[in-house]
Amino acid sequence: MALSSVEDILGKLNPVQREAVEYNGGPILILAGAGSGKTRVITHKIAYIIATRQAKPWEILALTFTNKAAGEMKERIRTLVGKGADLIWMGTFHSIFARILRKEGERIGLSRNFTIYDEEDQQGVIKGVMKELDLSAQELTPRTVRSRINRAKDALLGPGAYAEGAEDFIAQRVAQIYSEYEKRLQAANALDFADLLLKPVRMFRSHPDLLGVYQKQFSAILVDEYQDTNHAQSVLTDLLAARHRNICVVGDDDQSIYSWRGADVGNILGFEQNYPNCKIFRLEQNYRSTKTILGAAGAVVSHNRRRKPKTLWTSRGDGEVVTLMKMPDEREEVLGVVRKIETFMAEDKRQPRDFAVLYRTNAQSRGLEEGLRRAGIPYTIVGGIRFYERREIKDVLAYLRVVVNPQDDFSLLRIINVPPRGIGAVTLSRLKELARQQGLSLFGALKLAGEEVSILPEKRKRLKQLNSVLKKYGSSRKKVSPGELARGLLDDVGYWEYLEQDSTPKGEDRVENVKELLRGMEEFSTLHAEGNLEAFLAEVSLLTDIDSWDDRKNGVTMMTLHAAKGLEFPVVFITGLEEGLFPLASNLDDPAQLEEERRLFYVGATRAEERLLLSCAFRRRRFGGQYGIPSRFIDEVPTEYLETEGEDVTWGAAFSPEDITGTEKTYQRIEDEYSMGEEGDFRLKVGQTVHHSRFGRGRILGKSGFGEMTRLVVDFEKSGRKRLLLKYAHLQVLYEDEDS
DNA sequence: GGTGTCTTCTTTTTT
DNA sequence: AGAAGACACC
Repeated sequence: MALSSVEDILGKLNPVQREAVEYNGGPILILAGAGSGKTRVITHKIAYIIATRQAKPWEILALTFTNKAAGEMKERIRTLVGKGADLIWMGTFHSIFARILRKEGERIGLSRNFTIYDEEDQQGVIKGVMKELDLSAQELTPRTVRSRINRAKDALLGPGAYAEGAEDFIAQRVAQIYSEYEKRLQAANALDFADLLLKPVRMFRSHPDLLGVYQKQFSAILVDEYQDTNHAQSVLTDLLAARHRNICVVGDDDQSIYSWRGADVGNILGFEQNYPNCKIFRLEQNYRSTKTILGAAGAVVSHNRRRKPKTLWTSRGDGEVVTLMKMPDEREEVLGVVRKIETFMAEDKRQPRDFAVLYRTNAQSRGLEEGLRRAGIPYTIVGGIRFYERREIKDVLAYLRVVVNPQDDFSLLRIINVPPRGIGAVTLSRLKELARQQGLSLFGALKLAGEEVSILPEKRKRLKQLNSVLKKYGSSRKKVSPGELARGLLDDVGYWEYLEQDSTPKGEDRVENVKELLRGMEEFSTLHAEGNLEAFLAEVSLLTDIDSWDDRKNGVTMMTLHAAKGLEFPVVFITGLEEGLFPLASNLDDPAQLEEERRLFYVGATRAEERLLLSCAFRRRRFGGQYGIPSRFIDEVPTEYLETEGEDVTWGAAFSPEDITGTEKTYQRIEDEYSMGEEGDFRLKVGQTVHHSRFGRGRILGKSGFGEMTRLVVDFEKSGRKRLLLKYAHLQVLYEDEDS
């Protein structure tokens, strides 16, 4: 391959892009609007740095948010500078710092074979802690605890610091759980995602000599999607850049959509203050979309108050208007999308791969999937239930984790009775007790279980068997390939027979999935010569669904708006544009969150190159049936860009009496359900007759709380008294129909 | 200790 | 609507 000259590298850039690539005078902030050639600038900048010998490839640190983005960038750099590209430190924040931790973590008491817990594992540990500490999960779910802990970690707060700032009761409890959670992770030699960032910060701060080594090495640091960095990430890059001060961050505050995960737009907005001598480049020419699409997207996002004003422009033509499809219900919405796809394929010679159908929540993919399948249009779904999150896959991975890291109690717990070997709660508690007494991990206790008198002889035998299998593979793991090892292990424990017991399609899927996993492991070994089991597990736990999305496959792509960031398609549908769904109900009250929803719309709309279609349904079945009001974002699209198909539908007092089950008297449903919010509350007075989809008709006896947390006591005619949370009850107010 | 049924709870987005 | 947990029965 002929390598590019410096002029080749610069030649394909517009003046601003070129300036940004050539600039070599310290910190750089590149504000890159959607479709402005951001990736091109980063890749060309890196190529330029290498070609002009500002730095060696291995002195460059380039951080992204998905493996896919990193892989694609590496590929593009390779075409510019050749194989040197492979030596660049390029990857996601999490994978790069996991790698550094594996190498250096012993300094902070971390052994190389640590396990990475995903959020499900994390939540499992938290659940266990909460059970043991007997902190009721009523107003404090493991889920909220998890997110609080993660948020704390993202902000670099350990359990101690968090406890100090814990003012209210809930936070104090979280602090307690957090502290115990940390102990367990440490004992299990495990790290969660947030630890992969927090631990390196700690390590670098406590070992300046080590920090010095990396500071010296990374003479050029580049960060993609800087608007999505959290505090820990910005601290990390600041630490590493402190010596050379050669840091280049790229991002777009309008595309900040991960604040719920701890991302802080303040990082990009405050970069100038943080690096006062920084040079700012603005990429405002969009190469992707038509004027219409850009105008529509820009008009919507301009409703946000907290943003840097900017004007994206394009030399492209107006193109087609944005189409809005107003549909009576979600079924019709799906049919509408399908019909459009068929029309465009027939008339405009579009391929299935030209289309993306975007939605706010994964749950919406079901209906769409069904519609496309019926129409015989090939498709791929990105996201949803991810491969590595399937139960059977996690089971197998748990076995492998224990083999690699015997201290991993949580994983051992997962598989100790899978397949069933007669180990129930009693035996388990004896085993745990044994571990506690001896100060051992669960695996340590398992070794002794064969001689433990408090455990039933029969169980002892089974535990002994399990122990010997795990031991066998633990000692052979360095000699055989990951795939081979897994195959043997699964044979030995009888996992296949266990899966095959279930002969339903679902069970067959499971077998297929595990086979697929084994294939993946074998492929991994051929790809990475040094690919041992540790490496495989490490990689697998940091994989996301978008990473495995194959854009060469010719199918319609379905995914959430979040997953679509960074991608582009000729035709884009944004579906489910209804108040409460997009923007999502829980983000409706908080202006900051609402602005984030709006940015999400902006991100979705700017994925489109030629055509953008919006759709909303006036009735959407979100269990029980809720009615849709078109999203405010639709109103924010200037009418000159918009062409509407379909009509407004008012569902209301149009239900026939038969719709209400088991009532001998005729009642009429009123326009809406009073599932949440204040507006409906006034009708929900004590004494009011209401209808519940399951319990039928009843009378309100009592009411407490307010807003979403309103609790009701209802006396149902058929099923008696029930306590209900208004938020979930979906009650309908019944009025006596005078005419009957 | 396993299995089946009933009840309760959950619905955001994901490295 | 569907999953996970609780509970009861085997």
